[in-house]
Amino acid sequence: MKTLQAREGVLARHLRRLPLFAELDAADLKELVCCSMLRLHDRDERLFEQGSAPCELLALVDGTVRVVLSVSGGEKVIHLASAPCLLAEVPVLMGRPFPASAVCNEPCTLMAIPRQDLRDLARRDVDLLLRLLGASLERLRELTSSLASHGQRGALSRVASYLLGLAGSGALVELPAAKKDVASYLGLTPEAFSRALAVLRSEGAIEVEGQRLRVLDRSILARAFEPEA
Amino acid sequence: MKTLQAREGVLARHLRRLPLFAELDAADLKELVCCSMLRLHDRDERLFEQGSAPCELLALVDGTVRVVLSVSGGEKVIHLASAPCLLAEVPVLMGRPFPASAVCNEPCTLMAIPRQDLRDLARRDVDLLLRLLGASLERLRELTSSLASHGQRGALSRVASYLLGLAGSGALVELPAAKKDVASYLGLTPEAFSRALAVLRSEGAIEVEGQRLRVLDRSILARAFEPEA
DNA sequence: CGCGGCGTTGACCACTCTCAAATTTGGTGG
DNA sequence: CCACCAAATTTGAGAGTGGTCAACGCCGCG
Repeated sequence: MKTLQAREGVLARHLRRLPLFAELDAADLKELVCCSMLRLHDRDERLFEQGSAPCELLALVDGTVRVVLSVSGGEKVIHLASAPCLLAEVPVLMGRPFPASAVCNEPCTLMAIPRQDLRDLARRDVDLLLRLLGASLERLRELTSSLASHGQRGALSRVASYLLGLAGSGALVELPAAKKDVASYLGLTPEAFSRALAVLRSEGAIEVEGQRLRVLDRSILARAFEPEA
Repeated sequence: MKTLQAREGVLARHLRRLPLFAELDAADLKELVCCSMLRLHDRDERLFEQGSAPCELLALVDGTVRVVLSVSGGEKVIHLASAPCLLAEVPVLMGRPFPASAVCNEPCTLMAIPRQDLRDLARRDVDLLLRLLGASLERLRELTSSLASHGQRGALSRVASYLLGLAGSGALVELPAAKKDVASYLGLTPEAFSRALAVLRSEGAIEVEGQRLRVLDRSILARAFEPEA
């Protein structure tokens, strides 16, 4: 972990890229920025621990982070975060223990905002609180859909649907983490994930090249997603 | 569905039992109450639908409700709510579509509060918003732990841990829904759930009598929960 | 250059799901 | 109050899937 020097303007620009702060008063923004720090974290460095109390809000400026839950005999990935985004906004604001831990997937640039400053601002700005509730709702939606897909269907189906989601309208997909972590996120063992990719590859649906893949035939993916008819 | 007549005092008392409204100003409370209605819903009646827009906040005054997600080929239970509690507070306040549907497990008494009134109140009362964020955080915590347990371990383990959680310090447990719905909540088929209970019964860990059960030996449940050593 | 972790593949197996049928429960209508 | 029907629950048997264990190649890092 290394602390960087950065001008206020740079920090402010980073915050502006986040929906939560995009429409903030210039004065309020400046206040947030003036006490914040920019840091560089190494791969596999842990940003916060499940159960510990938050003391600052972390904004992921560059890099990707995995959010994991400690379970008997290992860790389960419940979220893969890519910059730019905030980490654990709600627990930090409420001062409640982190429900999960966060680990860098690669060298990451983070901005740390003292909890007190965020709290003061939130007490003043109802719209900010409402946006926070919105963000919380998004997270809830994400988790429920994740929960729904876990119980359901085979590994192939989950992998296919995940790839379709990642691809969006394009054809090139970059996995947001190592395969073993994506596997965990999907509720699979690395072996099962690898096998699922192998099947899709053998059917001509995708090409795989390390963490990058290309969607060759959406219809095959869609069919794997809905093996019922 | 039948609308009931009720005095303001009765309605106010119902709201006071909810953490969200427990410390509300008497004046604000009265305002909420005056436009609200008390209703009786039948078993299997649907309170709201996944994807539709909320128009009122529902407070479950009596009975139990299951919150389900529509998935290909059926429904998955993601939450079992028992009175007294609120349903979908955050989506209602934000005016966003419901992320899931709600169905009565039995005849239920509900109180319906117009969305506009809640919204007006929330804009005025920062503490109410903060309590809402807290509630949202609780829900998040619940979903994540649910998610973590789903991928993990065998059916026995999940059932045992669920029963221990329900039992708390006591020995008598009442399932908050029909077994098939509890099974779905735990990510199991009804058959698998039934078998798990049968095993625990044959080991002398529990007694089963319809929806009521008694914990005879916590240590056996705890051992089933952690088959590793 | 060598070590260690990741990714892949194969073999095996425990587990849960599926399908089917018997039994019980609960509710309805006569 | 009783008979009946539908749904829930239980039990059984079997098939399929993903987990586990093990071995191997590869890449990145020290």
